[in-house]
Amino acid sequence: MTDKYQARRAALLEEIYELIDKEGYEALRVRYLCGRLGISTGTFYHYFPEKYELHQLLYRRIDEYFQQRVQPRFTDDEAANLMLFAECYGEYCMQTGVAATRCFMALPLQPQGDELISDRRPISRLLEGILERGKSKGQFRCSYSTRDCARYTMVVLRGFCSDWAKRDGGYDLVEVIRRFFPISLTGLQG
Amino acid sequence: MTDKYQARRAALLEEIYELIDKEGYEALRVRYLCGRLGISTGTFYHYFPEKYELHQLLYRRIDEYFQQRVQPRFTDDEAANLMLFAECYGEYCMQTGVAATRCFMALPLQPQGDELISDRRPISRLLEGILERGKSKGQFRCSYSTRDCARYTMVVLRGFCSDWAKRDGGYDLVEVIRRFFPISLTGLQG
Amino acid sequence: MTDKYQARRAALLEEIYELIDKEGYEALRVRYLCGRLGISTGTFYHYFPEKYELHQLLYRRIDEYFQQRVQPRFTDDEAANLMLFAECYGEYCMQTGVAATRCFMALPLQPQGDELISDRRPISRLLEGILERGKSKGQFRCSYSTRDCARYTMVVLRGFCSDWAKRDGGYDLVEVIRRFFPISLTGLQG
Amino acid sequence: MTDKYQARRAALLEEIYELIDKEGYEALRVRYLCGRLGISTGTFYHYFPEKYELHQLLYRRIDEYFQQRVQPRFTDDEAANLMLFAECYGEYCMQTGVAATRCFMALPLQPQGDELISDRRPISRLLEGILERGKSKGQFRCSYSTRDCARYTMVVLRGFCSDWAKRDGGYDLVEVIRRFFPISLTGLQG
DNA sequence: GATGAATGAGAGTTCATTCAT
DNA sequence: CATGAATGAACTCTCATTCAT
Repeated sequence: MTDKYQARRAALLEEIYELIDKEGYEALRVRYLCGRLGISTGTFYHYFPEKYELHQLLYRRIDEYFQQRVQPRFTDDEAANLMLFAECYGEYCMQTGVAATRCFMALPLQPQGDELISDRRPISRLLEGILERGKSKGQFRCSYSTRDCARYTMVVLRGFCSDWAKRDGGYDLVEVIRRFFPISLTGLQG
Repeated sequence: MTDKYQARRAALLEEIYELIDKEGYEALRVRYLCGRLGISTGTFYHYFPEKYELHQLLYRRIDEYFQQRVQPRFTDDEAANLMLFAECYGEYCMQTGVAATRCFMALPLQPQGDELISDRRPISRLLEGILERGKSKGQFRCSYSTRDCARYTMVVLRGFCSDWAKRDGGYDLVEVIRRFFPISLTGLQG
Repeated sequence: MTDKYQARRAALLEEIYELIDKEGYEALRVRYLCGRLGISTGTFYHYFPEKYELHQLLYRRIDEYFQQRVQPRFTDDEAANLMLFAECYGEYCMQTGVAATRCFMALPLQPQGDELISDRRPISRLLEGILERGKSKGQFRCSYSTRDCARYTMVVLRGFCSDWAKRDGGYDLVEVIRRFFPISLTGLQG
Repeated sequence: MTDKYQARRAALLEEIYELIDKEGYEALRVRYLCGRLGISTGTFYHYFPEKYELHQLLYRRIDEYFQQRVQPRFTDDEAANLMLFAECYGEYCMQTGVAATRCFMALPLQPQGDELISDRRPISRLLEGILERGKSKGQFRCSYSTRDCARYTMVVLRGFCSDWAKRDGGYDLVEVIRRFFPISLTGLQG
């Protein structure tokens, strides 16, 4: 049954995320992973035909997180929404763990050049929505286009998260974002 | 003779930097490297006991670059100096190449937990100097401490460079920094 | 019920032959096979306890083909019969496909050393019948025994078919046999 | 030194041929091979970057054998030369062993479609030379072109050798060729 | 100083087969 | 009868590093 398959896959994935968190993606060897999961390599490949699939899923997950958990909390104040967006981005990284953050912040692009980091991903469109509405409400008055502002925001946020991962998660990322992201916010508000 | 040894090592290093630039650190196999260098693996290990040493040297290099090439160009205008700092950081990445940038922006932390990314590295002290003087000259009026401002600046700059590397160097990084860094500069000036 | 079992097995076999034809025996993975057949691996193993069984059946099939399709077309002219035999052998290979031909021409001997390539197989007895009658009718006057002539004929025919398979079926095998087998026929007629 | 490398490679190759003979090419696993050779897998790959190379070499070897050992024994009698050619082909197979013969008679073509079984290989040109001269001397009067005759001859010889390998080398191949090849010779002489 | 042959653990992945449901 | 999740030994090949020459 496909449902059963999907359920088992999802269950394994949860455990796998924890292990990626502890060990990192590249360092996580399939054999070791299977040992920790208590399954055979054959079973692993039954559910994840390629190791790389694990990596891809990290990207999809943040999209889901933002669509399901963050978006509903948006209000009419777009500056506040942007701040929430930033905080949640950090929160997600902290929940995901250092190693996984490192991996999905930093891993070289995949050969196929797929759309994983594309600006067209749901999370990017969410961000553009905030900025768009903010502009029309007069909350953001900087001269850059919505697209440019979104990209700048993502660049800065990824900068924060990378730093946090580089320093092995040795501080409270959300707090740092809450403290320093306003510098960027000021710039965006013009 | 130690001098001869050091000279040879430095000469090899120059060539190695170019290769890391082209191929990236991880993808650069020792055997291939030796082939391109026209030396045997034995000789390579004579000068660089571990491959990882090459990686460490990438960090030291940017310090030298900033001390020797950038600092002399500083003027009395600290905001201009900060802008120059940001542009040169991007310039350095573009010269260093995509793969090497990716590597030294993004690579997982060093096992030994050394001081490579430390805030005490020369490049950080250079940046703090700009901000320190800027504050006393009244050019930067934001409420954050010098250390905090420096760190925020580095976070943003690494964000820019990571993005560039993630997108395979598909645009002019210096131009993008020149265009968007002012958003952050505005925030820092308060 | 055994009859139902046999019927299903035969039906599956027909489809399997086509797939072996397209993909070859070795390259045909059980999982893929099952996918194409629309059955589960469990079901496959219910009907064919070992994959190797498929391979064995390829040999039995040519015997059936010659007994049911070729023999009825024999006439009184044994030289013509021999030519027909040769052409049909090629025709069978072309119908069976390159990969399957390769496989049943060339595959290493079966572990169990069974009688699959034995001179006692029906197809060999058919050939010997032609030569026997041809000798008594004075059509074949060469000095070799019937058994020897039959064996020589099979060697040559397998040579043709192997070559065709080696060249990936890049030419009309029947035409080539029709053109070149007479060289051998001449030798056999003495 | 390249000479040393080539010498070692050749020495290993000799041992490898014996093992291919015993075990066959496909069944000969690299690990097992290394175990028998007393070398590490790394060393194996140092000398033979791909396993497939072993297979390629089997083809080159027969070319060398014919050029160095057989050609010098040719005389003015081209029918005798053709007979010698056939016998030596069998002799080579017997020396090479059953499994290796099976392998190089029968293995499916390599993906790259290289020239291993090409009619342009030295051994083919040798054979064509015999037939060419035989024609001009009036020894071969059949109506087929030289190219066609050569190809027919190879088809027949490969038929003999395949049969021998299929029957696990259970008889004297050279003797069988000596006895039955004349049937084909008759056909070629027209 | 310089060489490069040798190492070997370890990588990701495959696939015929089993068996509880 | 039928399923398909589970198995795990086995596969080819990689590559940083060592060390006798």
